Formats: sequence, C-alpha cells, structure tokens
Amino acid sequence: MKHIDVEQRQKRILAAIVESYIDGAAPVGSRAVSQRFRWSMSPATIRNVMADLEEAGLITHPHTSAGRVPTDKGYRFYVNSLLEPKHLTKEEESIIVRMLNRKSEDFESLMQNASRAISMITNEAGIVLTPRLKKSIFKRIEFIPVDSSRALTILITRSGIVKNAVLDMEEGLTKSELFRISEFLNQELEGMFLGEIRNHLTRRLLEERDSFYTFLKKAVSMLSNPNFFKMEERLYFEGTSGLMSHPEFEDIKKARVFLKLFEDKRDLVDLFNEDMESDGIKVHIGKENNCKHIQDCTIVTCNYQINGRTIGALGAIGPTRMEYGKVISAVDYLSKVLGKVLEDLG
Amino acid sequence: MKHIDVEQRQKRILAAIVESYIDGAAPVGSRAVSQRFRWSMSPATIRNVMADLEEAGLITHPHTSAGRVPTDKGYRFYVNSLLEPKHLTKEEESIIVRMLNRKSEDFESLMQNASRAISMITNEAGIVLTPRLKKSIFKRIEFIPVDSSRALTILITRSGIVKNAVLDMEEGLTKSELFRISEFLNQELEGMFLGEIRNHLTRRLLEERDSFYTFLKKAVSMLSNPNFFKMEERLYFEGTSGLMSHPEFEDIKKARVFLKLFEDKRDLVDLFNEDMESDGIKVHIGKENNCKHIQDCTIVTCNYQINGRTIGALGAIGPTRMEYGKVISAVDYLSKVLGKVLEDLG
DNA sequence: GGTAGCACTCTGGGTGTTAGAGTGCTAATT
DNA sequence: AATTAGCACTCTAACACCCAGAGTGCTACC
Repeated sequence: MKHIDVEQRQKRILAAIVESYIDGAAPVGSRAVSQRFRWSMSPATIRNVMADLEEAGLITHPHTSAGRVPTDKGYRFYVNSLLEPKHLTKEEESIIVRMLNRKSEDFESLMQNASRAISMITNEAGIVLTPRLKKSIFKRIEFIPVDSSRALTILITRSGIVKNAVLDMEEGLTKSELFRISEFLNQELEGMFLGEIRNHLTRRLLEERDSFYTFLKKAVSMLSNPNFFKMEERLYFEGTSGLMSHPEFEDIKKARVFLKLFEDKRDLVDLFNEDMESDGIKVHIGKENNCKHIQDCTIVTCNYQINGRTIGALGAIGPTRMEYGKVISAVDYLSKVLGKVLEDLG
Repeated sequence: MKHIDVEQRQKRILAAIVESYIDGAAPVGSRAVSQRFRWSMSPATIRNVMADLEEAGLITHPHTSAGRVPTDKGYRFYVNSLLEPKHLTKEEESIIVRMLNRKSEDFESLMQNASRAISMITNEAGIVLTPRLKKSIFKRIEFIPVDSSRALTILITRSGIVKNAVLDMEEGLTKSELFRISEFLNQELEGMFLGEIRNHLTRRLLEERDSFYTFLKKAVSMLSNPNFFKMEERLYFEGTSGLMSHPEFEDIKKARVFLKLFEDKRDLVDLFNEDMESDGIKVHIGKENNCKHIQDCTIVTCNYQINGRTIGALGAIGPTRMEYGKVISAVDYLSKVLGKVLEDLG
C-alpha cells in the first residue's frame, strides 16, 4: 500500500524482533511484531520479511513452530546500525556520582563501588580493571623494616594507588641505610612511569662506578623482586546475584560456567587489557568472543582516562539478550565519572 | 542374637545414615544401611531402629516411600558425638602451607589465598575475615599530601596490614608540619592497639595546654574522620563455582540466595565476629543459624591467633550435607597456619 | 529380640493426547 | 507488484495416565 523502502522495513522489523526478544526473553512471532507496529503490517507480511532476515543470517528459529530469535549477527547489526542511545536518567546519573564520590574511602573501595554501580544500573555484572600500574606515575616509596632481612615496602602512585609487599633485602641493612635508600629512590624516580623504573635503575647502575655503586645496588636488589614488579592489574567484580535473576540462568550449567569465569579472571583481564588500547565503547557479542566459555553472553567495555591518558577499563557482562542501549550508556557514563574521580585524587 | 547395646546400635546406624547421605546426596533406605554393615543386621531391624531415630527427631522422611534423611538435630548429634576427625593428608597440608607462604605478596593476596585454600581442600566456599583492626597494633603512620586540604594517609600495623585513605586536613598545613605530625604520632602511638588510639588522643588533648595544644589538635583532627576509624573488617571469599557443583543447587533459587548472601556480607561478618570471641571450631548447622536466608547450610568457623591473641576468624560454608570431618580439619589446620604466617610477618 | 514376608504408598519416568502458537505456501485482493 | 487472508502443517508444552521400583510399617514367626 504505502510505498515504504523495503530495506528500511527490514531494519525496523529486525529492531522490533531484537527489542521484543530482549524484554520478553521468548522467541517472537509474526503476530507479536505486527501488533508492535499497531497492525500497520499484517502478520503475513512480517513473515515474508522474517524469511528474508533469516536467510541473511540475522535471526533464527529454535524449531519450526517457534518465533524468531536474533543471532549474534543480528545483535551486531542492531547494535551497529539500529540502536538508538538510551540516556541514563538524572537519577541514575546521580546514583553513580554519589557512589564514586564517597570521601575517605580507599582505592579498593572506589573500584568496588564502581563495579557495584554498573551492576546496579544495568542489572548485569559490573567489572572494573584497576588502573594499569605500568602507566601509573611514581609518587613515593617507603620501607618499613620487618626483621633483619625483610622490609614492608609501600609504593604510592599519583592517582593514589597504594601497592605493598614484604620484600627481601640484603641482610643487616641498617635502618638509616634503608631510609637513605628510600630517600634516594623518591628523588630519583619522581614523576616516572612505574613501567620504566626497572630499566632506568639498571641503566643507572651501569653508568655508576665508585662507592655510590654498592649503595645503588642495594636499592636495586630490593626492587628486583619479580613478584613486586609483576604490576598486575586486578579485576573488581560485582553483581553475580543480579545476573542470576535472568531467565537464561534457569539452566544451572550456564550459571556455573559464569561463576568459573569470575573466579579465574585471567580471560577477562586479557580481554579488558586488549580493549584498553583503543578509545570508546566496545561491544563483544556472543561467539565474537574467542573465549569459548561464554559464547552466549555479551561484554561491553570502555577505557577510562586520567587527563586524557588511558589507564584502565571497565564494563559490564551479561547474556547476549541485554538492554544494549542502557548498558552502553551506563558504561560510557561511568568511565567518565571514574576518570574524573581519579583525576581528583591525583 | 548378639547382645549389642541398643543405644550403641542406634548411634552406629545414625552415623551410617548421615555418612551415606553425605556422599550419596539421596535419601538412604534400610537396605542400603544393612548392606553398609555387611548384612550383619537385616533391613527390617534397621527399619525398627530408624523408626526410633525418627521419633527422636534425628532423621526424617521426605515422603512415605523414600529413604531417611538426617535432620539438623541429627547432624548436630553426629557432629557432637559420632564424628571422628578425619585428618588432612600430607599432600593437602602441604598445599595449604605452600599457598599461604608465597613470598612477596601483599596482605590482600594472603587473605585471598587463605580462602581459596579452604575452598580447594573442602570443595565448599572458603571465607576469611581479616584481622580485627581494633586489636591490631600500631606500627606506623604516614601522610602524603594530595592537595592543600587532603592527604593520603597510610596506616601500618605490626602484622603488616596496610590501610589507606585520603583524609581531609586543616587547610594550608605545610609539608613540614605534616611531617612533624606523623613523627609525633609514630612516637606517641607506638605499640598501641588501634582501638585505643582515639581515646588516648582525646585524653592527651585534655591534659595538654600551651602551644603544643594547637599542634596536637591538628593531628587529632586528621584522624577523627569517622570512616577511617570505622576499622571495619573485610570478608574474603572464594569458591562459589565449587559450591554450585553440589546437587543441592540444582534448584537455582537456592543458588541465588547464596550469591545474595555473598554479595551483602554483613550477616556473615556478624556471625564471624561473634564466633571469634571464643576459641576452637564452631559448627552452625542449618536452622541453628538465625540468619534466615541460609537455613539449609552449615557454616564452620574457627578463630585464628597471633602469639595467642585472637585476631580474626575463618571458615567454610556449604550445604548441611557436607563432609564434616574434612571441613573441620581443614578449617582447623588453616587457622593455625594462617596464624603462623601472620606472626612471621609481624 | 530379631527377621521374613507382605500389603501398601509414593515417586519418577515413559507414553499418548491435545491445545496453541507459529510457520510456509498459495490464492485472492488492492 | 505488493500485500494479505486462508489453510494445512509442524512442533512444543502441558496434562493425564500408567507402571515399575524403592521403601516403608506391620504382623507373624523363629
């Protein structure tokens, strides 16, 4: 009747299917879609279009007489071309801001609150990868002797991260020597990226001669502990119980896979580290993830920055059937607020 | 035939039922028990005894023609009177020792490793409550200015706990003043319980007069931040995915309840805090717990000590149908090792 | 007191049937 | 030519039903 662009119509129908499926969690049939358009197209018409969409690989059938379900490819198309951003409400934004601005909390709590905020807003699991230590800037180091051969070492970065460990030291180092070492390091390393420290010190060691050499060597030997310099990022995680309220987890096995994933976080850390390399929101849908455990879930990530410098990443994870608009907005907004808060601490 | 003490026999049969149920996860029938005793008693005899046990409230029927299942009271009796301790194997012990002795890790990791160790050995969830800050001993405090009105404050205890937070300070405090304040506090508070600090300082404030007063006041005002002095304990937690492999979690709803519990840890913190008051292993079975969310699970806890001083608690949580012998041994052993490791750090 | 036997009960799995939802195709309509 | 109505067909989910198996409680016997 009305001469609508056929491609345009396909898109609208795909969007309708995806959206219906997202909030209904059940395969959507031609009747339902037709109804959604206030019967401006009959179910039969919809069926024809659906057949096309299916041929294009954007939707499938679980079985002959069920409705349609979006495929990963369908979601992908939806996210790339059809999704219109759904802004957070003022209220949601203020929740986030409030959660991240609680004063006098330590860094740990900040990370935890950030991931909790994501999970509260999205009802998926929230994930925050701590700022990259290698790219953090040295502020101060402090040694506190434990016994004659070990010292509790505290390393502080400009953004307020405090990393500590008990390190071995040369037997019989006196308290004042230890103090001189810390004083030296504090001066020497001021403003340097943590990732550069190691090389810097060994270079320095090669240049030096004479009496200063032995002193320097003692300093270097303390910091040479490989564990301390692993500088590994930590992943903070909240919202599993929220996740489990999704109908896709009726099947315990899937739930178990998720929990496994959360316990052994390496895969996630890798993913986040990779995504950190580029700016903006990244969406990984279903099998696009090469991590085989989580083939029917989507991960949304975004990097966050201090003064324009990317230092970490955060995101949300949930079933492919998630509210993309909302999750994307939430992750986006949170990355900005977290960046601001960290700048403020710096 | 043989004249066996009837009470003795009841006990043996109860033990058999409990143990069968623990490793079979299915109601156990008279035949099975009879078989367990190599047919030295016929199923019919067993049935009579079972009827008695049921009357005593130690076991129940799910329905007429199912086997018997222990009640909470049954488990309780089993744990108190029948259970024989099942020692960990050498190998298991060495796993624990190795996990807790990884050098150069920070305090966080130690706690995490401890809870992970419990969960690995028992296949239930492992829980560790961090040492009580109030009862920890002051070692050192350090201020690092962030801007003109805030300083990153780092508090270190003898057992190597590092607590940090950004605290407000009097506007325009100079770097050297800040240094003097920390020097003063380090001297003044040496060896004191953290819980006493607050009172000590206010008392001191009342005694003093003259110029020193204003100085002291500045110091106190920094530490008066309520959040920093909340001194709250943290709960470390590992092993949810292991828990979920138990058949009792086939029903998602139960799983959800557990996950909820783990996310909002207050109830657990309270329980552990209470249990910390007395020495030795505590076992909370099913409804004995007044926390209503977890009426069909058991929590095993034990305090841990540094030099004979109780400072924290740890434990395991799982379905009432758990391997009590093993879990108890594991928790017991771990509390000792953790105490040792912490002493060593102090 | 212990045990064998038996009638009884309840569950869980398998089968058959049916209502309903949804499809694909074709023919009619606009 | 595009849209729609109609219809035959398919598959599922729910329900009823039945039956074997497991387990009990009771009674009579050793």
